[in-house]
Amino acid sequence: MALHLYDTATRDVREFRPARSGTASMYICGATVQGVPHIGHVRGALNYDVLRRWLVHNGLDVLLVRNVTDIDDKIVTKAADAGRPWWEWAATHERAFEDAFTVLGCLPPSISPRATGHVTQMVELIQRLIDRDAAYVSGGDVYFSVTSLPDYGSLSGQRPDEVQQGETAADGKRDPRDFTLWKAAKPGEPAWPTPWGEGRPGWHLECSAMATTYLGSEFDIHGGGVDLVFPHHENERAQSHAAGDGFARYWLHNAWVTLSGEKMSKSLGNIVAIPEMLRKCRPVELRYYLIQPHYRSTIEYSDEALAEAAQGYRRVEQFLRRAGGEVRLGEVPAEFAAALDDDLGTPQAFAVLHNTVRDGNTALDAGDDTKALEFAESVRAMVHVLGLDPLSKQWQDAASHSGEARALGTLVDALLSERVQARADKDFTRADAIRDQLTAAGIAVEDTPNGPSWTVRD
RNA sequence: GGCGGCGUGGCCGAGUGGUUCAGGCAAGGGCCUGCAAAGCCCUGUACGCGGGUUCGAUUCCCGCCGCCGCCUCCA
Repeated sequence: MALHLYDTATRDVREFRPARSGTASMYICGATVQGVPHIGHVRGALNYDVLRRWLVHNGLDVLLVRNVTDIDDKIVTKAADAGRPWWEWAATHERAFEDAFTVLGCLPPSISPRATGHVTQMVELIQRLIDRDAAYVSGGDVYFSVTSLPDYGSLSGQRPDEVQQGETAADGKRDPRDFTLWKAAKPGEPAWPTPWGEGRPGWHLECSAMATTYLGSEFDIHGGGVDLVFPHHENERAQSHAAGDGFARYWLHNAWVTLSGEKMSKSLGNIVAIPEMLRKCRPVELRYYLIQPHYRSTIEYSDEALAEAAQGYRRVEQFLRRAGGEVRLGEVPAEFAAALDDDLGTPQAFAVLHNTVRDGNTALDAGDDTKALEFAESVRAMVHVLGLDPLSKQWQDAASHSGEARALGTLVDALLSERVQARADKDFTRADAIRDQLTAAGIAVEDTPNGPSWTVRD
């Protein structure tokens, strides 16, 4: 079965056929860098990272654009409140987002274009819209005329007559539903020169301009959170279609991470920021937690569920450790591929992963190392696609190569040697004392047929 | 008011018109172990409520209840 994806625009699961064979182009709405990232922000990025990895696994050359919206009302307002330059405020939070994406194992995008760097392209797009009578100048503002596009509202399922743009109904609008492409500058605000005067971009314009700049007038996948369906993506689509661009061919939207049943948002004060999360678990465990549920299902965050996920990941990790160090990347099972092909069915994919882990453990228990290795290679192929490969460079414990780690290893090994001797001598009191001592130090000891094994526990 | 989503066993979380319907975590029993740990095996008999369609519905239809989201910045 070929990859199928749920397309918001058509409201059904469609076979994914890239516009250009052998390639896939993705535009992901990244952050408006007005604050610190929380796990909801990161969830979306993770979902699209898995999709991207799956496309790559299937031999496609993927171009991934993840934008940074570094100019908008909130950035200007918040920076002013903090008494900092708007551009410093934006840059600071852009870095926080980048760090969060990186620490959770998102592959870097092909490019992370910033809105402020693409004013030229925005001006050009506005001009095309004006030329086609889809936009008009009013004072120093430029508005998009919603009535110029007959199927306006079709992406989000809104009826045009019911639609309201959140923006204040400015005086210059011909129709209250029209939205702003370009805002005239107010004194003291950041501004760029245009044929219509000094100003700054409206919210939706930058994505249309940047997507088509890098991916062409038509590209394959446009992704973002469900809240972006309307008005952001509806308006992006409108302005690009009105300009004559084919624009996105598949619209994907990921669901929320909620807290106590409510959407995480700064205004509710219920965000779980990334640095805070990483005190509770390892980054790879957070990644596991966030990508296991289906991307279109809401995740109701809880510490307990996160801990369960971490436990589940450790099971996989433990199996690969048991199977030995020389586990190559094998092939993913057909059921795993079928699961991901079915609208990125990660829950089913994880089920296949765990079934394979069990089969592998069973083989190990039976002493069939050859078979176990085959399962391990298959497991590794799956976790590789999911970005969860414990043997990958990303997740190799960085500290394991440090001087401290070597010193620790030497000491633990010495104690374990002593314990092996004690056990051989049937001095179990001594053997257990050593184990207790290590346990108290946060080191878990396991006896295996090949001798003792130890890991540092949280 | 317009549009949309959700309610599954102790918990998380899939899924399907029908004897055996994921997977994980936790729990109990067993195997293994000097004892553990890890691993493996077994056990739980669930689908918000009320109708309807059907030989049969958790799965389809209708109504209801509850929760949530978008329509205002938002991943």
